[in-house]
Amino acid sequence: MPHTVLVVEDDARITNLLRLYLEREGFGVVAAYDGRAGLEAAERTRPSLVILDLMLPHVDGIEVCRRLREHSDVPILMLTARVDEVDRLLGLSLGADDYVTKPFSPREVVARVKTILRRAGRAAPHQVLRHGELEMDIDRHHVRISGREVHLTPIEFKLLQAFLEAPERAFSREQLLNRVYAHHEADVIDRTVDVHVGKLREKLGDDPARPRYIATVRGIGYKLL
Amino acid sequence: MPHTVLVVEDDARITNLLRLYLEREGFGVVAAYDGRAGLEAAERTRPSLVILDLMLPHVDGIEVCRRLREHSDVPILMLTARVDEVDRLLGLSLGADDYVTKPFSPREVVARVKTILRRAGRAAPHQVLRHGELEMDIDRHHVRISGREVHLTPIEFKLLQAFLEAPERAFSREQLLNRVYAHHEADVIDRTVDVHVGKLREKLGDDPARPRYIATVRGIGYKLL
DNA sequence: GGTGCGCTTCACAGTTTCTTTACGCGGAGG
DNA sequence: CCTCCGCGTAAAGAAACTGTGAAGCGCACC
Repeated sequence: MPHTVLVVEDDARITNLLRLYLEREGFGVVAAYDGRAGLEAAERTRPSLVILDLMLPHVDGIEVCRRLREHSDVPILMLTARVDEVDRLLGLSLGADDYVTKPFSPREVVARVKTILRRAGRAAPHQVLRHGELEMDIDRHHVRISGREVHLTPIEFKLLQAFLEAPERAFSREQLLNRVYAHHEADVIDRTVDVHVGKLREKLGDDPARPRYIATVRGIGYKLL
Repeated sequence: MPHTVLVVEDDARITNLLRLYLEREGFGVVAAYDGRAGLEAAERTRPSLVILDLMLPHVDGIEVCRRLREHSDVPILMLTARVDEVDRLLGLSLGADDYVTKPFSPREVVARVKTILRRAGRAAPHQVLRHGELEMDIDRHHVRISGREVHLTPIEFKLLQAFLEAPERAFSREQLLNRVYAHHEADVIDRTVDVHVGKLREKLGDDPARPRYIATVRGIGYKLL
């Protein structure tokens, strides 16, 4: 379960920019376009962190901050338009955890989000995928079968991850390639997948003729049983 | 245990003003009137926070900030005479936690001090991280292996800290860079991480081929075993 | 000005991993 | 029963990755 970040910001361009960068880093992103919606969203989605614009329609950021603090310790990262607004913020002892002044670089924001979450001691919890005897710990980059650790190459790891995230689902070779190579378009023959699946099966101790884990779907691709 | 604030400022009127307000709020206050004395006082009194004037005799604030950062993560609040110096500060990636421009209200400064301490206070002070034979005292910047102290450079220290805070977790080079350079993005080739990890391994007596501590996760990065 | 330390980049070599190719097998459909 | 197509996989060359020594640079300390 990855961290969810709530972005409360009325400028859709900024929201989209932040969404782009945050999602690339594995965060879930929820957006709200005014203070009222922001408070609702916070209540509903229980985000790990809130990025809050100071200037908002309906209910401004200061008010949102105060209300959030009434019921929650959720870390808050403030966005402010000008440096001298910071004074106002701090003077008010709002309890925001950090602030960034516009214009900001999205990478900086992402870095601060990470820092705050780490500081808050709520580092992203481990995601462990299980399926029968298979155990995959994404963070540790660690795979075990019946408790025995097996070493997978990066591609094998991603393949198995794809399968574990959707057991029973049949993936085409092309779908698997897209997963493995993220968004980069690599010109790779799709038979390459067969080779990697073969290696993976070998390491899992799987026999293609009588698969326990990865089954061939003839004419389509592969799936996890 | 009350917080101690070190005020490094050559104008005695300002120092006294800050002392008055800070002590009223229950802080202990130590004053130094130039950069050199400031560094000594920081070493001696281990303050919870440093308020640092940018313009100082002997050793200026920027230099003091840099030196403090070499051995400590103590929060730093900068005092600057003019707003446009702030840009310079930020551009220098000094690692100050906040800044206030003169003229300021002492109440504002106190508010910021509280905010910064609250922010930093989430990270447990005097925390000692242990892992096997490894011992790291964050505050003292001490690292020991089997009781033998080893000297680590700032970057090596932060790297090891990242590992110790999440043993077993595989970090990408980029993640490690983000940790080392906190908020500010430095454009550094990620292979640089390899070199630092190499040095760290050397100091830990670790053999990359048979690591006891830092293992390579091929295609990904590194992790602490 | 010299020296030492720390950071970064580069280059090279040793390994590991990836991709392609080629061949054999076997099921599906005629 | 035969053919065709898809699949499994061994082999080998290509590509990518990592460890490390060396060099350059900036900076603090003499």
